[in-house]
Amino acid sequence: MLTSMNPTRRRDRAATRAALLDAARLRFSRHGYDGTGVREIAADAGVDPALVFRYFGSKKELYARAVRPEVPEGLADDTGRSAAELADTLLHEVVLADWEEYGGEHPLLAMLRSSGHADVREQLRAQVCDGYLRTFAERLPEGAPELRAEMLGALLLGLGVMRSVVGSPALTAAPSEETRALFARMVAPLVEEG
Amino acid sequence: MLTSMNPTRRRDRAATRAALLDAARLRFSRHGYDGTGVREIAADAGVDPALVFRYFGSKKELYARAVRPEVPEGLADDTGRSAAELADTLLHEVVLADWEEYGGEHPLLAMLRSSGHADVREQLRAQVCDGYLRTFAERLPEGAPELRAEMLGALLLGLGVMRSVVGSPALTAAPSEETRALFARMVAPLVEEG
DNA sequence: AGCATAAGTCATCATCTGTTGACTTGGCGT
DNA sequence: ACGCCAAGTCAACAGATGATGACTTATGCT
Repeated sequence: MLTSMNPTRRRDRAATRAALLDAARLRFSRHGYDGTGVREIAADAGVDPALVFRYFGSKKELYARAVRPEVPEGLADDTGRSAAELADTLLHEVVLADWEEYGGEHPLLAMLRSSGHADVREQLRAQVCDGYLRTFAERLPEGAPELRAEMLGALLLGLGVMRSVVGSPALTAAPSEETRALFARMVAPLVEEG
Repeated sequence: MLTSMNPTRRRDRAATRAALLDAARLRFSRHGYDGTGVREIAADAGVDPALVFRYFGSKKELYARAVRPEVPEGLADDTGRSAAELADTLLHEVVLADWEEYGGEHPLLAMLRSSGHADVREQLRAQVCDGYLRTFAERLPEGAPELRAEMLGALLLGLGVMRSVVGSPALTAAPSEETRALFARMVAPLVEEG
């Protein structure tokens, strides 16, 4: 029997680290890197601020560990699907999904708030281009596949921004069938020949 | 004869204010509100930091005066043009134009870096929805014009983000004819009936 | 020339920032 | 029961932050 897995868990390294990471992820996402203080994160996690440096060394390192946009693995190897199907998957992944750990928006969108820092911009570029768009570009017919892939990326990112940052009424209220249909018709020119 | 309109102009209220505004606009755009210090702005303007508060009262007020996204007046009254033509104009305005005063990107994109603040988000929403997209929505056929307009907004914002923040290679390098053509084909489903 | 006033300077404030190191406390193995 | 080591606490640091007010200096008018 475990000695004490009690309600007020005390002195649990892993749990404390996790609480810190969760709180950091949320605050960094909502308020950006510069708008977030170490003491605020620690307070949210119910933990002493000094532990941030005990466990992560610096605020910067904590940011790097907390907000890590992970490219879904379902993309790279799933060779059976067409470019159009893939775009629809990405629409759900990037725009429609909730991502509550990141304050309700996709990590890549949250990172825009910290894009004053070159590190963050570089990570953004790598994730978007090498992560998400590469596999899409490979399924495209000849004729500037990179440009087409990047325009899909633009549409996805833009929809996310409109929904979670700008808060435009129609897109925020109705992320339903009509949006999906219009999206599909806009993507169509990208996957066609020509 | 004006007493002294000399090379090293000194003690010129209007010029100092303007220098401060210019420097603030650039730094706020590049590094966001929280990433920018009053002393840095003043240093860029070659001016004492205390003058920021003399002339603007607070950092917040300076931000408000410096970065004010202005909806181009050419949009509202220009009734002769089709929705498609209007979209093309917006492409140039928002995505392709240089906006060197704002660090090379459209003010609305620069504001994303400060979107952790509710004031900024609200200004973004107002500018995008009430400013840019309204006149576009009015030129649309029936059938959810707001949603269609917002999807155009998404594409525009997304293209801007891809170019100036993410820095995706194809879009950054070649903002030329091919981009314009693909854009037009993506916008087509938005302006059509059905 | 001299004066009044606006424009610019300076030192300084209180607070907040990330970060550190020395201290205390709790839990586990013996 | 005891002692060890990891986990957590605390006070304090140096520097940056936004902001203030008293001071100085230039400029334009008479």
